[in-house]
Amino acid sequence: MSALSIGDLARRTGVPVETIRYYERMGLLPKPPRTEGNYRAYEATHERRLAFVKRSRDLGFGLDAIRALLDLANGADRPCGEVDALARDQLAEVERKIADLTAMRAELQDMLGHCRNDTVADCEIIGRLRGK
Amino acid sequence: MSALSIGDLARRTGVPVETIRYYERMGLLPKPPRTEGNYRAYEATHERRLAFVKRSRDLGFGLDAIRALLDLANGADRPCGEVDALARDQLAEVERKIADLTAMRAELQDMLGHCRNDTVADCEIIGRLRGK
DNA sequence: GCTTGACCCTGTAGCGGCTACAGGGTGCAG
DNA sequence: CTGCACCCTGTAGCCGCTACAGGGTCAAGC
Ligand SMILES: [Zn+2]
Ligand SMILES: [Zn+2]
Ligand SMILES: [Zn+2]
Ligand SMILES: [Zn+2]
Repeated sequence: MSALSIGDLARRTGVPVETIRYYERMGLLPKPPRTEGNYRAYEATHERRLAFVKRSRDLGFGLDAIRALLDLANGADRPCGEVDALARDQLAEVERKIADLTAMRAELQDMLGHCRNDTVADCEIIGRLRGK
Repeated sequence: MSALSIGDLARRTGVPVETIRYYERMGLLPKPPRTEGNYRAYEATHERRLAFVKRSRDLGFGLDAIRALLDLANGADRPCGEVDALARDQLAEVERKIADLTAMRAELQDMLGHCRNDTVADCEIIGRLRGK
C-alpha cells in the first residue's frame, strides 16, 4: 500500500539517499523489493530499521556494532548483556575521545590566552608549536 | 655530520616511518637529500619541522592548516593574526566535537543507567534505539 | 667473503563512513 | 511531448594514515 521511494525514506529519516544505498551495500538494510521501473519500494519496517541505524549512528556506534545491535534486537527473549556490553564499549570510546579533545582544548585556549597579538616571532602559539 | 635515517627520525619524534614518508608526499616536509644508497638523510632542521608538525597534529590541526602554519612561522616580522585565526578555528572545531560527544555520553550513560539487565525485549537500550 | 637480518626504497591498496560524480532510465505535470 | 525531478548502477574521491608487496642496502658475525 504505502510504498516509499528512497527519496521519501530519506526525507522521513533525515538520512541522505546516497547513505541509504550505502547502508544497503554494507548489509545494514535488507534489499527492498523493486517497482516495475526498478525503483526501491520501502515499507514501514524498512523505515523503522533505518531509524534504528540512524539513532545508533547519532550515538557514534560504528557500522559493525550496529549490525550486531540489529541482530541482538531480534532475539527478544535473550538477555541483554551483549547489548549492554556494546553500549559500554561505545561509552568508553566516547569518553576517551572527550578526554583527548579536552586536552586539546585546554592547550589551544592557553596558547590563545598568552598570545599578545604581536609579530610571529613573539607569538606564543608559534612558539609552542616549535617547542618553546 | 649528524645525518639521521628515517628510522632515527621516527624514533626521535615518535612519528612512524610510513607517516613521515606520507608527510613528505603531502608537501609538509621537504624532500631530504639522499645517501649513495638512496636513503633519506635528515638534519636537525628536518627534525624541528617534523616536531612542529607532530605538535600541531596532537592539537588536531588538519594537514592544510599545518601547511599554512608552517608558512606563517617563516614570516617572523609579520603580525600573528592569521596564526591566531587558525588556532581559534581549531578551538571552535574542538569545542563542537566536545559538545557532540558530550551529548552522546549523556544519552549512553542514561540508557545504561535505566537498563535492568533483563531480556532484550525489556532492554532500555534497545528500546531507545528503536525510538521507544 | 658470505649470510643473516634489520633497515630502507617505491608504489599501490585498504580502512570508515560517507559523498560526489558520470551516464543513463523512469515517471509525472503542464 | 517535453521538461524536469527523481531514480538507477558503478566508480572515484575525501582524510590521515597504515599495511602490504617486491625489491635494494648495509653492517655484524661467522
Ligand atoms: Zn599558560
Ligand atoms: Zn599570536
Ligand atoms: Zn533517564
Ligand atoms: Zn539492557
